[in-house]
Amino acid sequence: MSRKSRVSMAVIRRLPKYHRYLNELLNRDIKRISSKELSEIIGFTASQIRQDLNNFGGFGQQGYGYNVEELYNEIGKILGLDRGYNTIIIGAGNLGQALANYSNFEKFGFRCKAMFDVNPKLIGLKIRDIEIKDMDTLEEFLSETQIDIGIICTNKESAQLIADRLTSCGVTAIWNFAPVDLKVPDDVIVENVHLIESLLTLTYLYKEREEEES
Amino acid sequence: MSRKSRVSMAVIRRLPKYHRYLNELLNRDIKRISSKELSEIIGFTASQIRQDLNNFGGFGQQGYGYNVEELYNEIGKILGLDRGYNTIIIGAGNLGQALANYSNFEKFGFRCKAMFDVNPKLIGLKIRDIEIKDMDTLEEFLSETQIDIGIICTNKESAQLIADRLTSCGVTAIWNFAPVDLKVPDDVIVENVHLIESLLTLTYLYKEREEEES
DNA sequence: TAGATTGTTAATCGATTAACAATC
DNA sequence: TAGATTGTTAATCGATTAACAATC
Repeated sequence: MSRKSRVSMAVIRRLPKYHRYLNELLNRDIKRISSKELSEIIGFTASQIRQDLNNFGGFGQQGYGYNVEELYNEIGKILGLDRGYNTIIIGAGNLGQALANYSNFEKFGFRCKAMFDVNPKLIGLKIRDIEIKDMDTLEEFLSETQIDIGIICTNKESAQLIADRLTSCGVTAIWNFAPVDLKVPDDVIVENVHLIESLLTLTYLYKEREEEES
Repeated sequence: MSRKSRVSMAVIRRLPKYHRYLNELLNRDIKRISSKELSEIIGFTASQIRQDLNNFGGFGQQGYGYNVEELYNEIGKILGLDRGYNTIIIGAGNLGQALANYSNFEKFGFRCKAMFDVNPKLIGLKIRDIEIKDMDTLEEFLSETQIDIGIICTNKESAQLIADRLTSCGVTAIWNFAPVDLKVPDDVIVENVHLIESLLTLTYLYKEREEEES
C-alpha cells in the first residue's frame, strides 16, 4: 500500500469485484455483457465501469459490449493471477489454521508451503498437508524456498518482529492480520486485514442508524 | 453500507484507526497530543485529522491539542462502543471457530452467544463456552435471544439464505465473510470482509511493482 | 444501414490539503 | 502576554458522473 500507482487505489480495489462477478457470469454461460448490464448487477455506474476498464485497455467493442470470458481473463492477468504464489503462514493459531484450511485460495494459484509457530504443542502438526514448523527455523526455510507472500497471523506484539525477519530474508509482500501497522522497507508491499476495524465500522453504522430513527 | 451518512465513509473507516492509536498512546501514559504529533505517528495529515474530528465536535483546545484519554473515550462513543453487542456466528468451520476463539473482541463489548452449523459432527461441541447449535434451531434461538449482529462464516452458496433467515428474524446487522454481496432490506447494515479481494489487491500491487522494475 | 455501446473528453462532485483567524 | 494549536473557511486535487463522437 505504500507505493504510488498510476492507477488509483479506488480502481484497484474494485478489480477483484469485477473478477468475481465476471466469473459468476462465466459460470452462468453468459457470453457478452454491456457496461449497463454489468452496472445493474455489480452496483457501479456504467460510466465508472468503462472508466475503470479503460485504465488497462479497450477490452470492449462498440455496439456489442464486452466478451465475458475475455474480460475475465484480462482482469485475472491484471490482478497477477497468470502465475502462482508461494506463501507461508506465520502464527498457527485459529486464524492461521483457518487460512491454511481455506483451500479456495489454491484455485487462484496460492500455494501455502509451510506454517510457523513458537508453540511446541503445534510444531510438527499438519494442517492438510502443510507442516507447522518451529519459528526458529524460519530463516533456514526461507533460504531454501522461494516465498512470495508472508501471511502474518500472530498477535500484535510479535507482528513487527516477524515482518522484520521476513523482509530481511527477501520476502517482499506481506498479508497482515495483526492489528498493527507494520513498518517495512519501501519496496515491500503490505496489505492489511484489520478485522476489528471492519467490525467497528459496523457498530458505527449501527449506532448512526439508531440516531436517525429517533 | 447501503445507508447514506452525513459523515463520509472515508472518515468513518479512519475512526477505528484513531481509536487504536489513541489506545496505544493511553497505554504509553501520554496525556495530550496535537494533530501534528498524531499526524506523524498515524500517517494522516494534521489537517485531515482536525477535519475528521470536527465532523463530531470540537474535542481539542487551541494552543494545547487534544487530551488523549478524552479523545479516546469520545471516539469510542462515536463508534458505538459505549454499549455491548450480542452476536452469533453462522458456520462453525475453521473461520467461524477462529472468530469464536478470538477473545479480543470481548474487550470491545462483543459477546458471542452461540454458533450454528449444519454439520452433525460439530453440533453440540463448544468453542470456549460457546455452543455450536443445529442450524435448524436458528429461528427458535433468535426468538428467545436478542442478537444485534449476525456473523456469516458459511460458504458463498449458503450465505444469502442465511442472511434472509437472519433479517426475517429481526437481525439488522451482518458481518459477512462469505465472498458474495448480500441482498438485504434497506435498513439492514452489512459489512463485508472479502479476504480474497484483499489478497488479489496484494497480487495486483506485486505485479505492478515488478513491471516498474523492468 | 440503423442501433447499440464503447472509449474518451468535459463537467460535476466530493475529499483532501492549505491557510489563517480565533483563542487557549 | 506570546506562542501554540485548534476549528473552520477557502483552494486544490482527485474521483465519479455525464455527454457524445467514434465505430462496430
